[in-house]
Amino acid sequence: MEKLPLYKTLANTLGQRIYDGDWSVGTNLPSEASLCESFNTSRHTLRHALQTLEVDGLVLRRQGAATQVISRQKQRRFIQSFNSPIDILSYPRNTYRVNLVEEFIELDKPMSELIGSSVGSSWYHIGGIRKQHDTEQTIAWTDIYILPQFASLTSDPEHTQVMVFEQIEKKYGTRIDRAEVDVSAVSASPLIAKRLDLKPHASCLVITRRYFDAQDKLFEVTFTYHPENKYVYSMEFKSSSSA
Amino acid sequence: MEKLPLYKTLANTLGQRIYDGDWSVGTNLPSEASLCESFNTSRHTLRHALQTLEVDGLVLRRQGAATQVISRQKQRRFIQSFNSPIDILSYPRNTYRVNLVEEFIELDKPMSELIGSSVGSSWYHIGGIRKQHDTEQTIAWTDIYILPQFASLTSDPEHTQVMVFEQIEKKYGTRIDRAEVDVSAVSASPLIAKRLDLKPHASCLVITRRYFDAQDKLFEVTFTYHPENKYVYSMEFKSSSSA
DNA sequence: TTATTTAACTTATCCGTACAACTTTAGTAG
DNA sequence: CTACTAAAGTTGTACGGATAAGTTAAATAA
Repeated sequence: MEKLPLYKTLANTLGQRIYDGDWSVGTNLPSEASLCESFNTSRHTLRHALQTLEVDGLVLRRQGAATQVISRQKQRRFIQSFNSPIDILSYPRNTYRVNLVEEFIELDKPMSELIGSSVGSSWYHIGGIRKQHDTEQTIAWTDIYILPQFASLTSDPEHTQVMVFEQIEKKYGTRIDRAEVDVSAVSASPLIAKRLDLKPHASCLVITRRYFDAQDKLFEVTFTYHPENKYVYSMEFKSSSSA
Repeated sequence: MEKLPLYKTLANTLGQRIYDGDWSVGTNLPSEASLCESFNTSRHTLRHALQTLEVDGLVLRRQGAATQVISRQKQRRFIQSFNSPIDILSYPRNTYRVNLVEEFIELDKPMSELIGSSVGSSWYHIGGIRKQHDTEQTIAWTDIYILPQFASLTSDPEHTQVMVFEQIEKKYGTRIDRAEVDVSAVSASPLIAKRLDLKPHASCLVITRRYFDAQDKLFEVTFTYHPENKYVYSMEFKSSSSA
């Protein structure tokens, strides 16, 4: 058993007493001054302990207001984190896109529900296939919908090599703040089957990605259709408490 | 423009200078003492600033060793977090499992590749359907493989109401530390089609989950087959820097 | 040269004090 | 009773100093 620093011992003690119900969720902890007196410690050390409780999600601290107990125990969290939105897409790096459709559209009822925007709103649609560099195998059909003001980026010769949201961020400054990802399975429609050179009604993995900016405004939606057995969407989750 | 606290201003200044290359990645920052002198500030304030840089992932601090620059700029991270592994599964809460198969098995070659364990190893297999409480609709077929020593938990009457890994954690103390999740689409095999009452070769969403304990030992694998249009796997990712 | 020990250096912990900023409560005026 | 004001209480920031614990590099011994 190793010797713990005072502030950690203090944090453990306080955490245990919260768990034991000495201070129940929703109530306030005693003031820092009185806690210092109770534990006969300096305010600095006590605050270090409180900070620990705060990052563990046990208490909420606000200047001027009493420290509030917001959880009885440290939550076990499983996090999946990415260094960049590229990893959200998790495309193999050795792939490229070939655009086959480019058009401005106005959303009708079914498309508005699919995209998640209002009927009549304008979008720029880019449709194309994604191929592997080495084998030339087609791994996906992709429909990309972006706001019309971003349409000009397709004139960039590098356009098909780089992710669209990367180009938007680079050229227009709009950054992804939030992304919704839906995954489901469907039978290929005749159109998709033809584009991917599949038998009718073959199974497809469909990944829908909706990207929102800092103002929570939807600015890009992509639909990706992967033929069965050609693509697996993999994720890893780690317990954040494994320290 | 609001006035920032000194320690934040200091953190910004240091962060900017790291970005500018005054101290390149891999090199060490000057000692706290000399930085205090440079910026004419107290050590306490400087350490608060360094702590900020640390949580931003710019520097690495170790007691006794110099503070090392490990990144030129604050990384943008996208985080998907869960409060419990239940959310990883993201099953609707109003569903329950009906076990139809229970058996001990030894892995042959194809099964060992599917599960991700060695040929000949023993597992306990639970197969069943998942139904909705209200509509009685079948939403999935699930194959669960657990280590044989956990097999006795099926005797628990609550068994079908609670997630298997929750029961393992409760009864045996083995906790999930890491989980791998794979998502793909397949055509239903005749067996799966029969079990889910589907037409042959209907599309299915297959979710494979592999659970590892703190020793990184695989202890549970589940395969879930969802009929098309009956289930969507949804995720949300947030930029962690949106503060 | 190689391994060990020592010394110098650096960060971590812990104490104390004072003031600023914010929240909440009690009091007051209308 | 309501709206505003003032006071009390609480947390945040910033200063200073001292000792402990860990790392690194130099000095020493084999």
